[in-house]
Amino acid sequence: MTLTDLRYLVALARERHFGHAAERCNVSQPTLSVAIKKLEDELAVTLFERSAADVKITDIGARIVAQAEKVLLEAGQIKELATAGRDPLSGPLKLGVIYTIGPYLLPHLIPRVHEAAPSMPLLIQENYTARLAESLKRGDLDVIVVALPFEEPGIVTQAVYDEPFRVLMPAGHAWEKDERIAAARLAEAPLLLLGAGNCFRDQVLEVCPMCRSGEGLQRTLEGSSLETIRHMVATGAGITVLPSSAADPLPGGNSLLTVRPFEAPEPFRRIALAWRVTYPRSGAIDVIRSAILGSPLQGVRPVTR
Amino acid sequence: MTLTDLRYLVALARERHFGHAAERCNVSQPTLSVAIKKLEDELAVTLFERSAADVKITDIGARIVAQAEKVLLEAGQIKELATAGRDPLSGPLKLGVIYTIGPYLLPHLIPRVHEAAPSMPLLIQENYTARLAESLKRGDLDVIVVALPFEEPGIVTQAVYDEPFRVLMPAGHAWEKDERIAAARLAEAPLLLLGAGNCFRDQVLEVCPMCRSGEGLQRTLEGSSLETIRHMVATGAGITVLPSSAADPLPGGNSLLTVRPFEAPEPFRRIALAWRVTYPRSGAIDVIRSAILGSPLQGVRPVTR
DNA sequence: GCGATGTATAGTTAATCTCTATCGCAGACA
DNA sequence: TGTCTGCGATAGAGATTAACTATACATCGC
Repeated sequence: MTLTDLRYLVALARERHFGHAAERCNVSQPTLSVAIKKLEDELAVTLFERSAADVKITDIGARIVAQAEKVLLEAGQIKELATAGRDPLSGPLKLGVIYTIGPYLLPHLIPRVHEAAPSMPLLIQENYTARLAESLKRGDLDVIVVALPFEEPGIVTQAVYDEPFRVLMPAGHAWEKDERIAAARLAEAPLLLLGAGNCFRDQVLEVCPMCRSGEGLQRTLEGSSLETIRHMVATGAGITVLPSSAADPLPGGNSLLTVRPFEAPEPFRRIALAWRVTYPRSGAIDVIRSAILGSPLQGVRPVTR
Repeated sequence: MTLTDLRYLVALARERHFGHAAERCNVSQPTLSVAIKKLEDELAVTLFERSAADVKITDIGARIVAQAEKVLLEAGQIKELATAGRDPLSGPLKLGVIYTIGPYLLPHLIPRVHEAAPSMPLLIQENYTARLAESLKRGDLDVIVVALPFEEPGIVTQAVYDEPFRVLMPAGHAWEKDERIAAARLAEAPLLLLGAGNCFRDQVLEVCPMCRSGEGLQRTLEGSSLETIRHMVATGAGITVLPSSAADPLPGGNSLLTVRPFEAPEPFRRIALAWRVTYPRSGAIDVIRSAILGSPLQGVRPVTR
């Protein structure tokens, strides 16, 4: 029993004539004859009474034809589903973003994605890189926004933008007089850092290797966020390093804080999209990338690959 | 897209492993691989993300698999319907009976059929032979009970029983003294006859050709029935001829009427079943035949063919 | 009976399905 | 870093099935 057989069956039930039904199915009359006979043999019931005068459907035949129509209808739905699902911009996209990007990127990203792909709702999760990577590999996420380096088997990445780091200090801080700050000086100040697991913490420590070892002045704030740290800096608890997208939007709006760039070579992080090599909705990824690049993130430089 | 493809699809969605899914489907892994690929090409969507680690179903894939399961379920119903419909004794049987048999046969027939085939309800129609024949050929009836001769293209008949004719007269009638009545004498009496269209009318007239021609004493009662005529005979309106099944049950119960057989050669009618050559439920017909022969019809002789 | 109509069958060709064998890729492990 | 292993994809051969054309067969109407 194949779907083709069922189509023949339904056609014959409608036409009550092998020749006409065959024509409607674009096959020859013997083809249809044989198919119906095969079906009857397989089901071990007589579906039609054939006579010279006409073709009559049996009671059981009528019931089976009705069921066959249902099957064909449901089968047709598969094609409809496929057509609807063919558009990579239709259907929800599961997006993951690291904690140190989300709050600054998402407010810009979301309306842009919604405009570019109205029928692609975003299901967003913020988390640490490691957690995002896990979810991505498991299939719980489709695309993630992370900082490079990011190497995972089966995962491809595409750099989107570079983002310079800034020094954030309370207004009136001694360094305020300097246009730019040398990275090495971070070791001299009470540096507020995110907790372990945040890749940004590691990147900051990489900028200032002195800070890492021994008993520096830095304080690690577990369970904190860049925003919390920023508030703490404003109260004079210390200084910190922020990515430009988190640091730059505020001056003019916050008289308690001062932002300074680093001396060259300016430290920065490279933000990238990552997805499974096998992920088929590349169009959706393109939309995300464009939306990110279209977002007014302070100080970032697009990476043209 | 075939039902087999859908089975492969569903198996793979369950197993998430081409090899295992193939095994479950009793095919080789390449067979399943190719089938899935073919489906994906045909639907122009990616149903699964394959990687070395595992097989992930895409969102659209999951929706299509759900639909495929629905299709397979409905397709399975076809087999169930066929199995249920395979029994010729299941499902209603449309039975036609001529007017001059119905009232005497059906009260016996129905309980017997119900006993022999409890899940075969009878849909019964009483009518003239011509009308029954028409319905039978159209498919509105499955089997009819008629008197022979009955020749119709595409229709086969099977004689069931012979039924002798009786003369019915009012009690105290002059012929009451005779043990048997000669057919020719019918022309001498006021003979009450059914209206045109009743085959029994013609059969009676055949018994007594004298009655047919000219201005006899017979009276045709259009729109009447054997029962009506019997009542009329009881009131002395005339005599009549009845089939034995209609005439014999009453003596002892009706002191107003007298029944006499004919002289040899005793006239009779041959009752038969008729159905379309193509009608597939021969088992149902056998049940009807047996039920008729098992019915206590007065004076009838089974026809063993 | 004979022709017309309509379905079934025969025989052939073509498509398709399925198989075995093998490739190629990616992750795991030493 | 090289090798091993598991797994899906691919290639080519063989078998099955589906379709066609031609024709046989059955039935009914004339």
